[in-house]
Amino acid sequence: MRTDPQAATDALFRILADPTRRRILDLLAERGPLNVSDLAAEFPDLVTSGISKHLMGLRAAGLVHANREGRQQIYALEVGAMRDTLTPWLKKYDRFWNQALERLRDLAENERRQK
Amino acid sequence: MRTDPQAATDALFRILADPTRRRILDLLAERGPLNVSDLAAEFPDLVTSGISKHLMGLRAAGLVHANREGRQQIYALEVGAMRDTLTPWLKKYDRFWNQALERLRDLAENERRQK
DNA sequence: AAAATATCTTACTGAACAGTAAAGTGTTAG
DNA sequence: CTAACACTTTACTGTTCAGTAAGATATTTT
Repeated sequence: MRTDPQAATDALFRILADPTRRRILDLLAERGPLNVSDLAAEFPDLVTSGISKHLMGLRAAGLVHANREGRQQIYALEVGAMRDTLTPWLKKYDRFWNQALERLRDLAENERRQK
Repeated sequence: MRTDPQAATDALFRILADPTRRRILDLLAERGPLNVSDLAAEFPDLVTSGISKHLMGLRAAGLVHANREGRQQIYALEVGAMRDTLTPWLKKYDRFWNQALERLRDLAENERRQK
């Protein structure tokens, strides 16, 4: 039962849309696995339960995973899902990644369009 | 006056969060420059002014540009802004792109953490 | 000049969602 | 055993935002 790639893309971009969630991913990338309190300490304007909720979202999207250690939960980055979804998505645009080629293509298209 | 990279990232992910806008980008990538009516025809459930509003958003984010041609506006992909913002963002995670390396790192971190 | 066409703007509405407070669960320390 | 700690869940609230309808603007056709 593998999930629809369209649905996976929707879910991924939806979860990446929030700056706090992206910052959490950044922190886990920079500093390695962290518990909730350490993460929450990086967001003085937010309450801990808010961070927890974001972590639940990231977990549901498969972007992080947690290991209980005593009374703490150690969250770590899990980039597999991101890679699997983002790679094919980016591939659709890599033909355009080179701006020069894109401009040539646009010129050709406009040419053609003018009968 | 170049814009804050953090703000640029926020704006990009915000704009990419909507499935309709991503689909518009896809259509422009697959079929080349298109006018508003042709794009709108791909979204039978949406009204034309809705598509126009999405196009304004994409334009403001620098992801598309338009050339007037008579009474039509020909929209085309403009991936420069996306590349400039997405490349450094992805770079933060490419160290983790390889899942095997990630697992090793996690093991090491958990080891260290257990004093 | 008026009508038709193509697109954009504005004002509105409903739904999704981030953030909070408070209560709930699980684990360890006294 | 119970108090403290670490985190999660639930219910609520305000804001943001996609989608719509109606009107505005610009261009072309008749």
